[in-house]
Amino acid sequence: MTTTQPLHGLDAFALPIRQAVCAALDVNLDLISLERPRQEELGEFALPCFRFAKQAQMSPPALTAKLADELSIDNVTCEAVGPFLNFRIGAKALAQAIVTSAQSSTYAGGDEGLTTLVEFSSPNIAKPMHVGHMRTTVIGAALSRIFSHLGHDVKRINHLGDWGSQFGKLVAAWQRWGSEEELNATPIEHLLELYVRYHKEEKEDETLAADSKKSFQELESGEENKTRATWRKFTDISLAEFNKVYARFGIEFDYLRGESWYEDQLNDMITWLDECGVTELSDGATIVNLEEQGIKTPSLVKTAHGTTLYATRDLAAAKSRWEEFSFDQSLYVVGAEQTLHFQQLKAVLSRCGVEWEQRMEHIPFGLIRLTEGKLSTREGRVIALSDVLDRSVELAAKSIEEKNPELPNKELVAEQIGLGAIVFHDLKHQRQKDVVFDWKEVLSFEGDTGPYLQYTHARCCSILRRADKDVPSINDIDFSILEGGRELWVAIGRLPQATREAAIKREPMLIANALLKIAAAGNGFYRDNQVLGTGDDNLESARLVAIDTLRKTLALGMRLLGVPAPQEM
RNA sequence: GCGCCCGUAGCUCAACUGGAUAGAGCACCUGACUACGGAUCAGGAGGUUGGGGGUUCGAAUCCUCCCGGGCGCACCA
Repeated sequence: MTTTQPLHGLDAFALPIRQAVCAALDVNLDLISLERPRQEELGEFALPCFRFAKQAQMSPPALTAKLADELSIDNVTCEAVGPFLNFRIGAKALAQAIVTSAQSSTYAGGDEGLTTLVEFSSPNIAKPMHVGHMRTTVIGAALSRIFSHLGHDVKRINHLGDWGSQFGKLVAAWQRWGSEEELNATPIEHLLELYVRYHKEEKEDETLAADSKKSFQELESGEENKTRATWRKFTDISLAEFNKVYARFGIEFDYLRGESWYEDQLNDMITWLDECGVTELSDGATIVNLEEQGIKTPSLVKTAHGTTLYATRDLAAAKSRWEEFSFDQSLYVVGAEQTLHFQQLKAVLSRCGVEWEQRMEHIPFGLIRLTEGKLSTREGRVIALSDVLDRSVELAAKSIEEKNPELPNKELVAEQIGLGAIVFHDLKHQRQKDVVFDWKEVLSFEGDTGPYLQYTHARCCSILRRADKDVPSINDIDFSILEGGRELWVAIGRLPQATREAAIKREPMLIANALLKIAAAGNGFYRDNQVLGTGDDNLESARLVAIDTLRKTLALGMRLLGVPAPQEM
């Protein structure tokens, strides 16, 4: 993936350094990858020289000493420390380059121009969204924004779970025990209650299983019958509930397409699989054997009684998306427990000989567990997502009453802080790892949290608000005044790389970490550098620009993650 | 049983994917001119990176074997 984008932040210094080393050593530029020194005091970049030393048949320290002596790079000094070569950027050049770069609205962005599909959230109709849906929703939305900032044409797809035999159960349950009254009062709760009851009684009463199977067959028949009308009603009710949650998270989808959207492509899918010659019958069911692909479990595409399955619908969806979008990458932000499913999906397509299967990628994440055990809708071990949001917002409101009771727009800000805390908490962990849901930790507003970033941002806004003048142009300030802010400039300067890596590794946490560093450095900066009331106009001008740069960078990063940035809190 | 993921300070997590003395936050101690906002800042204490073996200049990271936890493994999604 090559880009022609201008170099942002510290990248503007990294390239000349690498080129200089490249010229001195006569090795491929790609082999020279700069690292971060162990300690900040050592400089901004480090290059371990073990490999190059071997090649040059010198001892590492001898080589670094020689290089340190020979290299001459504008605004960069170079020091040999044993086998490491450390580079330090001149204070004024650093401040000037980073501030100028970070003032741009396209900071840390790009023009990669790829078409990227992101499927995420995908809750099941007729069930409440619980904390288990939070990760896919929050991670998927963040990845979408990150790719978008890097210049991708992003298609956000909500693959609603609105099809399948479970809806046979639900409709059958509704026909037996449904209450119009309760449905109006507490729609999702009532539907869930029906589903759970059916699931339970099905084990004892065989007629129930037959009924639900029949209902699903009616649903899949394609006819406009009563079953379908009921299903549609449930879908509409559920969507209205989901949209409330998405609105709070500030998330919009480009395509709200449930599994049912691919309904009329399912038969074609089976036909296509037949034509590709990959299907076979096994115990009456239609399967695709994947043993040659190293997967022991075959993919089941049609049951013995003729209905389709999850795999059938995902295959149809994948093919349909390829035909519609010709995507460069198609990402599925779905829990790690479905790893096998996506391996099968890709393996089936691979057996069919399609090249684009390689552009599909499962982005797994660890599941959320409760201290009491796994989340389970059926067993009643759930925490509704809206409950988590409400409690967080409530706590934020309480905090505002204690700290800043005069704050205007208290409700709105409480919502922003409450949501920000939850979103950031989710995104600051590595995707893959399971997280144990702990109220105390999720609702924490101190330390490395969303509110910490929000607080830092608000304080910047506060300083800018209190200033007598607008933020000066970067052309009118003396950058030598900002030389003391090295830590801050370095932290801000690393955001572009963090963003790029977040995209490559599909790991928003890297941005979360970079933001925490920026906020920490920012707090140090305005502690040590009085902005207002010094009586020195040049000083004030330069520092106002510094604060404004900090504010903008935080706002940018928070926007990418989906953490709101109120001006006051 | 087979496959995938995980194991780092009391707790929750980092460590630039093989680099320098393993870093943060919470909790616990000590401090911060009536504060450009204390949701903050400065400092202290806290580690045999689950265990053994191997690979090499160098391992939390790679290989291997154990131990512990999680998730999957054909008519659910």
